[in-house]
Amino acid sequence: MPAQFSNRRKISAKAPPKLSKKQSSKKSIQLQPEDAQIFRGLVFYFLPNNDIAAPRRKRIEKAQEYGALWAREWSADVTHVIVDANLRMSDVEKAIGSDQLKPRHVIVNEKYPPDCIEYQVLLPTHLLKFQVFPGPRRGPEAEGQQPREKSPKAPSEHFNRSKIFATAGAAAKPDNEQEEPAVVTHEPASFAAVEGFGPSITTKKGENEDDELDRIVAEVQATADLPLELEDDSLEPSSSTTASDSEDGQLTRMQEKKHKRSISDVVDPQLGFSCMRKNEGTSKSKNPNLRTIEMLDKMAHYYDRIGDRWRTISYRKAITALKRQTDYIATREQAIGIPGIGERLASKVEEIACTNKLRRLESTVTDPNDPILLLFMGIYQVGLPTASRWIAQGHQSLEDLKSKADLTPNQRIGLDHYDDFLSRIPRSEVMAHADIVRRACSNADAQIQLVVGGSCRRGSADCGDIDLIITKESASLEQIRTILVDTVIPQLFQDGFLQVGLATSRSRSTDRGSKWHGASALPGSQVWRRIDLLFVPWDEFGAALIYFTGNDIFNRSIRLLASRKKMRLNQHGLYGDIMRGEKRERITQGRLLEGRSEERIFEILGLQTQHHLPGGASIRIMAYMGISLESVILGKLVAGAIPRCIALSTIQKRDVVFHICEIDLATEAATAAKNQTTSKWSKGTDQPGLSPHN
DNA sequence: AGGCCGTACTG
DNA sequence: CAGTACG
DNA sequence: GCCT
Repeated sequence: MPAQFSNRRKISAKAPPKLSKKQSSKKSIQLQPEDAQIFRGLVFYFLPNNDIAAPRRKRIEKAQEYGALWAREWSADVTHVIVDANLRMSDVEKAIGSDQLKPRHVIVNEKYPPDCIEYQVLLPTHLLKFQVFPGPRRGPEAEGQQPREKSPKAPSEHFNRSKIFATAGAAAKPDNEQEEPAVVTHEPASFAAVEGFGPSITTKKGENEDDELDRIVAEVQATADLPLELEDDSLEPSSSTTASDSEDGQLTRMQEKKHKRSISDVVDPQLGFSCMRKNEGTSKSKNPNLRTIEMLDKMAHYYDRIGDRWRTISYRKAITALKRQTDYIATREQAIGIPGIGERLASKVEEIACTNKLRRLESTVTDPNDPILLLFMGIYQVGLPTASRWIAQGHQSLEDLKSKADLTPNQRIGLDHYDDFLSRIPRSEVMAHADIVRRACSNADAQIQLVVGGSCRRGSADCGDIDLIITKESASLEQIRTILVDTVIPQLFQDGFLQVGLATSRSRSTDRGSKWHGASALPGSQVWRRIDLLFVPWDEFGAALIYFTGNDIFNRSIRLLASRKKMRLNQHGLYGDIMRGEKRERITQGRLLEGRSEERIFEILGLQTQHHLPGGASIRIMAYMGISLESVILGKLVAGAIPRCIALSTIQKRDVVFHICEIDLATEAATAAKNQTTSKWSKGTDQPGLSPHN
């Protein structure tokens, strides 16, 4: 301490005495309490290094209040160079001299001190938001110098939306990259072939987007075992091979990606650039925003358990959006460009990125009943009202509930298997359950088809439950249900596979039952898994696939989109000619437009087109979301992203369907509401299916 | 200011 | 009907 | 919470 102090004095002494005096007398800096002096021991050199301009003077004073020392002249003691926003690295070098600038000097922009003060902590200096940009002028030109994934986002404010996907390609293939696998060819011409990609692709094409899309498309081609998947989607029966298969593939590709990325991550000290993403994990590459996502997820759970439905949804939307980002989102500006993230969430994202904490979250844990509420709501068939009621009745633990509370039969089962039902199911086990059911189905009727849905179909490595779609060509619901309920399910019980039925449409309308929820366990396992069967008439297969593939956020979005287009989408089909009243309440049932073809439904909604790639391959693009980017990359799926629109693709690789969705469905919905008759959409389609009133 | 998916099962 | 659930 |  004393040493540092003398250090300061020394610097002061170096400064012209007058100024020194001036500083102490005239300014009379009001030092903050010691423990608030986050800058203590630091020596700031501002650029320009004067306090003539009022804003800068303000910043300097503020920094001093928090313990920083202002070096009036350049000195060896300077620790931080605080650069005005309008200056570039070239200006810094000019002003200070390249020979004087040492790697130990921290060069940050003017936002650094106030941000540190706000969060009351010394923030990491390498964050993007604090960077001083290279090059004489703002703009994309600066790009030539930098690995491409850094530069485009740095200078511009509105880079984000369109880049979401592109970054996947960019990360995989930086410009200065030579060790790209030979298979991936950069083929500029390819883009033309997918022109129809998204509706508005031509509208607002940023300067970089062409090549980014090129890159992506090139990768698709290159990685393409594409042709084989194009045949028929979804009814892919054999899932047996896959689990480990796909994971291996994923691993491999991720390693490649990581390796490449490390090249572009190299810090260029001279330019004060360091890549923000220290995706070090070496083991598995995770979403760079994982930490942020975790925190927001906790917030979502918090709002869920206090019954704030809409906030919960907003947080979950934001999480879904963040999961698709390949870049670390560290700043408000970055975050706010993402659909579904507004000002308030953007601030939280930034706070998490900077401080690794969320103050709002910490302030939520105060209610003593909160952990209990959380505990109770973890029980299958227990929501907020029931959990609250139990707490009000004085129950404090699961044991209390078991012995004293009034439980429905299903709730008791949920209680007895509390841990089972909350634990994640490895993908391989999901497949194992599916295989057992599939086999039983085949024994009953060889023509039955079974598709694994849910997060598994979206490519997740583990799932919360097992979702199985069961159908049969040309069959009605009654036929399928009969086979299952009368034959397959009893057999599976007898086999000891099924453990219990939870929601089986038994008591009510014996008629229209379409789902069977229950629990199953693999032979030799004590762990019960939640398993959901969906009985689907052949004519509704496509709609059911969309529904059961999800995720829920996506389903709500696409259904909202449909409603804006005077249509209605549910698990049975897509209907047109819907009339709605006051609050969008439905007045007419509408007429069925499509139910059997998943693809056709997307098409009618304007969310899907077919694209022909150079070389004769083609890919189908569908709108889905909730797919992890890793899945996408390993699945060789790709999409181009366009502002306010999406394009997305699904391709069935092995038995996994990979989907991507970059469309901002909400925005599309709004647009749709305006020009319902315009078919700006179906650029790549001949049958827009748009006009709801044919 | 006001909407924010559409449905199935249980009691 | 409310509650819970499904994606 | 976000969006119109």
